[in-house]
Amino acid sequence: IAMGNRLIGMYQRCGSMDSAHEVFSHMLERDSVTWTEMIGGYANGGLGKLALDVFDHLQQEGFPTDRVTYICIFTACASRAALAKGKALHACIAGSVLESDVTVGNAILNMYGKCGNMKEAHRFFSQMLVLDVVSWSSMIANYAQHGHSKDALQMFHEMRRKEVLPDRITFVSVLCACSHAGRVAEGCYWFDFMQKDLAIKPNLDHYNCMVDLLGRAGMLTQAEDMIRDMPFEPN
RNA sequence: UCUGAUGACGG
Repeated sequence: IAMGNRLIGMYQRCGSMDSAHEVFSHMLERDSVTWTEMIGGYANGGLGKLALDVFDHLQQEGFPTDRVTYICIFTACASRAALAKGKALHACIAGSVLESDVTVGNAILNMYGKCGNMKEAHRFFSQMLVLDVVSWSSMIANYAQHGHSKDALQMFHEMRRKEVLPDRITFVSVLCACSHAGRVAEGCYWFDFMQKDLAIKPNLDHYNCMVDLLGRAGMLTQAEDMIRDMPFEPN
């Protein structure tokens, strides 16, 4: 089983979904990892519909699932903005120990956010018992993505109050939110802060956010300087 | 002693 599972993963990473499926179909024994490999491979390969179909089959036949299976199907729902399906699947595990796992919770949170239901995302977020940097970053990113820059920044300030350490991915969303909200000084402050106080080296994405922040605010000279001074080949 | 997993920007 371990060999088959590994082969499936290898073919999927190479983009050979057919070969992965061929290995799967020839396996005499399968475990929850085998099924999750198939679902995860489809979900991450932009084939969310297939991922959900395989999961339906899994459930109908009573085949084994685990924590990772659920993360994968919520990811599939998120990528397809399949809110009704996501809600139904969430209802299946509501109140269970699975739902209270932070990685599953983060996948559910992200599903509601990506489906555009920030009210439900926030409701779920508020009752999560464990929140990590991914939970906060997901909320910030989804608020920013849906044009609620102020909510995104408010979320970030709450994260700071709760003393959860933001990482480089959190800052991409924070800088983006500052850009869309026209908060140039605040964006510059956090760009500086992440380097000096958290020793996070800005990557190309951070610099691009700063160029966007300055350019959007009409500060074209400073935006150009930012492009010239960044330690990366501008893309 | 192995396999699958959750957060990201601009155009």
